[in-house]
Amino acid sequence: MVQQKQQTPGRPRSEASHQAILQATIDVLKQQGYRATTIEAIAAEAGVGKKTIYRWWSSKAEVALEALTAHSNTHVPFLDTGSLQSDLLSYFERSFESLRGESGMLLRGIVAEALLDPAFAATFQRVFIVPRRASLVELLQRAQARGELTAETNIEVLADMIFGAKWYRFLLYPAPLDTTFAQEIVALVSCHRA
Amino acid sequence: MVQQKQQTPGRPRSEASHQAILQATIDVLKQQGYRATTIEAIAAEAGVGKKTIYRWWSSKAEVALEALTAHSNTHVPFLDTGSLQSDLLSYFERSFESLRGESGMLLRGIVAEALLDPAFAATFQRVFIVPRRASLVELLQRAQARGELTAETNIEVLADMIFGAKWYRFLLYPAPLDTTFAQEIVALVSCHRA
Amino acid sequence: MVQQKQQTPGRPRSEASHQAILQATIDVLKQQGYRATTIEAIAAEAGVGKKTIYRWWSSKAEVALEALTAHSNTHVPFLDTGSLQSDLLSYFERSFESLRGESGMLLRGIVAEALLDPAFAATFQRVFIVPRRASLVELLQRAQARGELTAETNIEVLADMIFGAKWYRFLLYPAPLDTTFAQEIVALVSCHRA
Amino acid sequence: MVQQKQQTPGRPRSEASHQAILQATIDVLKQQGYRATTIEAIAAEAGVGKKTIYRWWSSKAEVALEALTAHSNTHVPFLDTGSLQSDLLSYFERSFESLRGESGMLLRGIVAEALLDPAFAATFQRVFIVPRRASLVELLQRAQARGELTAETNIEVLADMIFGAKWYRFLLYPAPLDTTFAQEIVALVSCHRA
DNA sequence: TCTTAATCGAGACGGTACGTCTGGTCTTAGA
DNA sequence: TCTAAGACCAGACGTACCGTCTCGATTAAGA
Repeated sequence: MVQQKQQTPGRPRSEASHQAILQATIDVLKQQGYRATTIEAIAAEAGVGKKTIYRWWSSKAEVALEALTAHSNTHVPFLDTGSLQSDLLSYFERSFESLRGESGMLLRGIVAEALLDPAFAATFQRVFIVPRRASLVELLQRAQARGELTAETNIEVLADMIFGAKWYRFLLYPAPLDTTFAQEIVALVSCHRA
Repeated sequence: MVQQKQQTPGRPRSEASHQAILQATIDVLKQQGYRATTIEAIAAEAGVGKKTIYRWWSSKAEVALEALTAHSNTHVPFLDTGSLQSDLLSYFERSFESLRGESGMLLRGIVAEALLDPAFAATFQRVFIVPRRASLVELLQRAQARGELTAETNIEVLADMIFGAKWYRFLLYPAPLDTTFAQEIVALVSCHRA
Repeated sequence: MVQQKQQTPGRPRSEASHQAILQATIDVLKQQGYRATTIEAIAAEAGVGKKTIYRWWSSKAEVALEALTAHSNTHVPFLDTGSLQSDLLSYFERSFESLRGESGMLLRGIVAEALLDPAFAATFQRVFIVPRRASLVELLQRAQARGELTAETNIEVLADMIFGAKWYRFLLYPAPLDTTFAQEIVALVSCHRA
Repeated sequence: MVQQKQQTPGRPRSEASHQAILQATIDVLKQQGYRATTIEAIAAEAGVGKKTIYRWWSSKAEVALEALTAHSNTHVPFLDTGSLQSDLLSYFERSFESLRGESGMLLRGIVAEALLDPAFAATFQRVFIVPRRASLVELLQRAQARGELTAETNIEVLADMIFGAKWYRFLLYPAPLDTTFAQEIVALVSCHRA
């Protein structure tokens, strides 16, 4: 077994700095909010030169995105519990809880950046939006395979409506993301039962 | 009937400057995009002092919001065509067309600001989000009254899902907002038919 | 004898506003210092429109100059006491006292303006510098006529040196303007005695 | 002997920018005059960020003062020529010539600032006024030691009168600073001969 | 009494410069 | 070559005043 230690010349990247930057990003975001957070503040908080950040990320949004995804509780798993209703309720329960916390604030900032910067939008969609939507589509396909949804049900668009409802409330409409809402969505989806 | 001509002392606000600022905002946004647009550029384009902008608006976002809502074709009417399907299709047709144009770019910028600034978010929801959602709910209630939707259908949450699907694609998921999508949404909504 | 009441049509100048402006100028100068004093602040303090100030004066310096000269104790008289020594001592005593007070601060500001603005410098010299110098020259000529100064003494340049010493300390060199200084100048001037 | 190379971390100050700023200051002052000169114009002329100026100087006056003193021909030397008369004449000759040029305009602006800003006045007196006065006092003391001035002559106040005459004409009284004036002052000083 | 004309307080206007802030790059010495 | 530090150029930020303008209201003298 060959040692695969990708050996470039020069001093290797400092993993300590890498982690310090991510942690500092979280800390500063918590204290200042997304907009007020600056690369300078992150560098100062991490005890790191600004150049060290710019060497590895191209913008505040990129750092924030990595900080968000590195956060353990961020990726809400889509569990296979055996029924469409419990699959969705289980997912919403975890997702809503995460969005109500500081991950929510961070995510709102990241979405804002994606809306303002097409290049970052592409990254964000690739690493965040598309995989999660794929998982939801998969969940719905399992349900369809089990006969819980009619064969004619347009899974793709149903996924847009389910995620849409969540994001609409999260980003735009000032209404709570709670268990009641989750149950109401599931109830509406149930009309597509075979 | 008494003449209600609200008379404050001092030179009155210049309507010419007011309009010049809104038009300049549209022009600069078109040329530079939302993020690169600055108050300075708007002032220069409008031939107006920066103070005149700050006197009447508190941020770029506020100006952009007024410029957007002053744009005639912005407010997409919810027509009463007599059937749920055609009401929705008619609405989507006009809405999608507007979002595909420069209003879409402007609106993405405004949403980004709302995500970054809670104070502006409140304004945006009040003047933009809430009225439009109310119109959709009204449309659905008409349909329910006509017997096109079952009495048990949760209109509020259905509205969140319908608008959610639109906004999800507009803001987050890179898929087209076209007639096909409109028809697919309408088809899914139809499962709630009485 | 014709009534010379220069009668122009239209509303005549308000003497109340005139005085209010001069008094407000003094008040604001005292509180804020010369540099921080603005036409806007004077107008606000006087309860007067800015236009009313600009109608009658062309700059802050002009207003300040009138406020200074309107101040009663400003113009220090050159008394004829019968001897050169007591003439000079008497003058210095009054002059130094005035300069040590708020007139000094005001005068420093006015001199600064004169240094920065040639047009105002001309006005300042005409109404302030030249008349005072003429009075000193006259004082010295009386002394020469009385035989207290030799006939060859260059009165003009001696005046420059006497006033120069005063202004040098007042404007540039941080040393006190007091009785001792006055006596020392007089002592040096005495070497020109016949 | 220890190498005293004061080593701070980080990028060192750019001497090129430092010099460019001083030169640009001179250039802009020449073209625009003191009052119309702005930090923005200096920064633009020097091809430098405004922050770089504010990092090292606290105001336009500070930059102008350094630009003036960096100007080689500014500091007029007090030569020891062996006689009071020629010492003074030699000094005045050089001093007057300098004041008639653009150094004079610059100096007038700096004095104006000193009159308006007590903090800057202290700096200006320390680096400019006091050393020059000390040199003049020294010159007069040499003359006194040589017996050219009586022992009772108050050197300090005589210095105030000599410099006073020069500054009075330079700042306040519109009369030329020329060789005649220099000779006239020297003639008056001569009355203190032993 | 009505007209004319210049004044008044108020405050919005187009501008300019301020001093601060942030972004992203560069330049040191040292690891 | 990477690191921390921090100076660099660039330029937008929001503020403060400038001196001008535009209101309605006021105040005289002459019609």
